[in-house]
Amino acid sequence: MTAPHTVLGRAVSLLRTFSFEEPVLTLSELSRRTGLHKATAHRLCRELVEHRLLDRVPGGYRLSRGLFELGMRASTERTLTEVALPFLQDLYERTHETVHLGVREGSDVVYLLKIGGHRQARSPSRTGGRMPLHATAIGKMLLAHADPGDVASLLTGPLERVTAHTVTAPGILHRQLERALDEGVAFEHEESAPGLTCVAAPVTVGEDVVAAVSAAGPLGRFWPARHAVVVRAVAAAIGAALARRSTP
Amino acid sequence: MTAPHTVLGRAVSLLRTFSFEEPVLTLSELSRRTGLHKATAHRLCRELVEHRLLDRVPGGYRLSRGLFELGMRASTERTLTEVALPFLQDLYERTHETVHLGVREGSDVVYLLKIGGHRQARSPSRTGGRMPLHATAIGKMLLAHADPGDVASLLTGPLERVTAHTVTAPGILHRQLERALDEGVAFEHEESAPGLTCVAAPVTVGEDVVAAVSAAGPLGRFWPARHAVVVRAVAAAIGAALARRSTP
DNA sequence: GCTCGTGTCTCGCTGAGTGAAACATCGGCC
DNA sequence: GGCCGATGTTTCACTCAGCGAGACACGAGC
Repeated sequence: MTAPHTVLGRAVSLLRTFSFEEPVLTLSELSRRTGLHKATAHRLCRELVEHRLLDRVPGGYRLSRGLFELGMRASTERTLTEVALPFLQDLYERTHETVHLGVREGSDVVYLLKIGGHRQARSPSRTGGRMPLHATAIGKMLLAHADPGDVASLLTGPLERVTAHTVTAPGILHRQLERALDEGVAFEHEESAPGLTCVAAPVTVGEDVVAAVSAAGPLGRFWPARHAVVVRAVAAAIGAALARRSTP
Repeated sequence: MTAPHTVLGRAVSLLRTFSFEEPVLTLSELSRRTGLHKATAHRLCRELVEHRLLDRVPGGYRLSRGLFELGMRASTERTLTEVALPFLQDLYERTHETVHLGVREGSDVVYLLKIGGHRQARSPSRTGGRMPLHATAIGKMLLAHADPGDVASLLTGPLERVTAHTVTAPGILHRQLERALDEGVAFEHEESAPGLTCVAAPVTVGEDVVAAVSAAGPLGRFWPARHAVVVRAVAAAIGAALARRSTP
């Protein structure tokens, strides 16, 4: 990572160095990855701890609960999440599989919500996490409704291969998107995680697709096509509820 | 708010000015509340937008999705949340009422998770939000297991009255805590919100109470005592699952 | 018209913040 | 034991990032 020449930038790049996979990082590690001088990283970390954005723990530093609280105050999609939750609960009760709510951010899905029960399949998605659009059902659904120009420029760039089954051929992907647009649901078969299948439907408010909903489960037990109708209905219901709320 | 004399501190106090109730703030409002000079606030906000911690929106600024993503990476309680979620789903399915998972932070509960369906009661709790310990069922349960010294010092200070029914008399509260310790559940009757009742049980790992679970519903429909057994069982199951995970 | 509140920009001054360097620990390893 | 490389911590003189007074532009509302 290239270190910016402003305090704020440095602090943010420190915070951004942490990830789901590496929640705890040592000072030297932080200094190395951000390119900051050890003394600088030390001073900044100490101050971030003071402000309760970082925690000092035995193995180094980690993002703190204060940051979690701050992040949850981000209103961007909070009304969306709050309106959608009851419907996602319904979806969960009907399927007892993992249920997602996601929005588009550039070439990624950002998951606003992920709920699941005891039998949930191993999947790389997490609330607040990201996945490439083209590798997930939700992503394809969002992409299908995206601006054609955006789609074109995304498909020309190289598409990351997440698993052996990830669709990286622009032609195939393009056909899948058209079909998704047609059917109102998108599918995914082991394209983001081995053994995982998924079906997604769009949440629309007026003309705009603001998010997408999905149900995911393990290959063998879970047959995406069988749940297409439910997922589509739930997504539609969320859209209706949102429209009702925004224009009372 | 008193403005600190460090860039980082100023930035953090800007971010902390936003709340659930006021998700969008104008620049002047921010400058006024933080005590920062308008020019300073402006510069900092611009930079925060650049780093995707703030969004520029028609009415002013608001916390952005980037901050949400960052906050969700905070690992502090993520394993707790992830382990607990399936059990909380069970609890929801059995009660179809609002379900909480909370931890203690000073004299507050911080809600790590709140799930609910269509019929959920109006309640001030939110995922990532706070409530005074003494005004909520979860809070009382956590307080009952807290260090006696902590409890004493909390009870001597003035106890905020959230609703007309909030217990602010140290004597009564103390008796409630003893009873909660005895029964393994704590109750709340319109003490955090009018018309809302709640029952909570502690999540214990070994000797430590790491969190508490609750089910809440509207007065009249929801009888906390009837759900005491379920809530206690769910909380115990979460504790067992956590213990299993931490010592494999 | 005037006025009040808002967001934006410039620019000279200064102290917050930098980073080299030295120091303190802690292991691991022969 | 002594050597080594890694980590975390502190000091200190230099300098540039950041500050804030002030000026400007815009829009809304009597």
